Amino acid sequence: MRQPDWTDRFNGTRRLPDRVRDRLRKAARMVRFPKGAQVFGPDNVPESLLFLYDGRIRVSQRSGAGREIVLYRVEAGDSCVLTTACMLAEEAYNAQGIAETDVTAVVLPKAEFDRLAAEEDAFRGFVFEAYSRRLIDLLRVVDDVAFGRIDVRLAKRLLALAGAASEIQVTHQQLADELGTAREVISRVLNDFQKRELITQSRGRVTLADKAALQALAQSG
Amino acid sequence: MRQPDWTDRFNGTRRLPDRVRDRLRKAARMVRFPKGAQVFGPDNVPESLLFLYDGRIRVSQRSGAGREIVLYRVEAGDSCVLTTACMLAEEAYNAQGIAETDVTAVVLPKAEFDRLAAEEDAFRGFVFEAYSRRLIDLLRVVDDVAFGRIDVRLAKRLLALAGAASEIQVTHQQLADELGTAREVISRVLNDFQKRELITQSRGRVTLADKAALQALAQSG
DNA sequence: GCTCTTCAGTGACAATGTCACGAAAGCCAA
DNA sequence: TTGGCTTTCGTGACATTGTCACTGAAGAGC
Repeated sequence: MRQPDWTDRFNGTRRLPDRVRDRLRKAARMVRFPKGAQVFGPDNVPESLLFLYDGRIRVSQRSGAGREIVLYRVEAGDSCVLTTACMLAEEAYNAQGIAETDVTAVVLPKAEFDRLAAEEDAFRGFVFEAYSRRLIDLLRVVDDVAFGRIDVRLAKRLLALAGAASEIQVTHQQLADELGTAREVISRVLNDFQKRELITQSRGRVTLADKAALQALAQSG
Repeated sequence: MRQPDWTDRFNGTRRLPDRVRDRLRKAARMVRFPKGAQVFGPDNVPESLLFLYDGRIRVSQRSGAGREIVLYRVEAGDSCVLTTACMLAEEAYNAQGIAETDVTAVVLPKAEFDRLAAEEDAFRGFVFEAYSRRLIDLLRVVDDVAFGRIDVRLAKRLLALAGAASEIQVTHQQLADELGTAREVISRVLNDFQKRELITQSRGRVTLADKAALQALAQSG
């Protein structure tokens, strides 16, 4: 299959002059990851910049004891700046990116990235903005984990995961890994939600029965 | 008093050509904050980039319920990138920066910042590195808050605050605000530390009596 | 000395996390 | 179909951490 023009996909490249875009298309390389693959991680630090052309990447942090918490998700059209940050971290960081769908990404060699950041205001702004967005995302995570109630956080996350749908294919363990808590805690809260008729459950599936009430609960924190 | 050359102070500016440094000295403005002043905050978003010439800034996040957690500290020679991130945040963020000592900072107008980031590789690298360091700092905070035990976190923080000294002037409430927990929790843990002869306390002061043991405890998380 | 403010201690309880199980649901092969 | 097998979920007991409502103690200023 012929590759469409990826430089159309990103705010940082779309408005660049044609000659620059031509150069980029030559310098960059497209990579694919199947759903579930690890895009980056502690023993898999990419040496280049990653731009997500299609799909979604879930970035999470793992604890020593096997617990996990989702930091944010990278959507198509966004860049994955965390890997660049981690390149200069001496101490072992333990964040990883998992392809949540089949993923197509653009790998831009560091030299070309530097050149682009120097020459093109639009591109540089795009990268700064990407960094900023991640910082804000992490502020939100800190706020939630340090000060948020678990039922409120879970309600929020269920609504976010469902989007327009009202049913989610997810296990209690996966929800625990979203919020950085233990499966038992999720089970308890979900059972409480069920008693209050906010949701119904079956194995590996949660159905949001009363989104309005969940929304109200989510706001309350 | 005559101002020394601030462009000597930062990795991003030290190695720039003299003509650029001259220009910067003209464009930038020095500001001072007394100890305890709020350098930035929710209703005090600076429109410019801040470079910390001298002193130390404590950046913390506040919850609705009056709790607080320290995210990281900005030391002299570093830039304060969080404010730039927050400029483009629509939703109200609630991070603030407090001058922990008397502070002298350099304010670089956005136009000059952009120009410098475009023209000077060293400066651009410095800024990217600053962003990256903050991302890493926040990863560490998330890890601690989500997965760390409170006694381990407190031992770590006591050692960090003490530095080479063995006595800290700090109230239980201030320690609680460091870790994002409640004063009562700090009181309990400190009393436990005291029973185990790791510290001694008096009003507003903690003395580290057995740093080695505290270090061992801090490692164990 | 006395008063006032700030700081710390405490017990009861609530929320969350940990541990050790066992039961139930779906999968698959005999 | 039946009987394992793996994954997912339920549960009770307990540990840790957070909340609330107090009380008392330490230091500052008079």
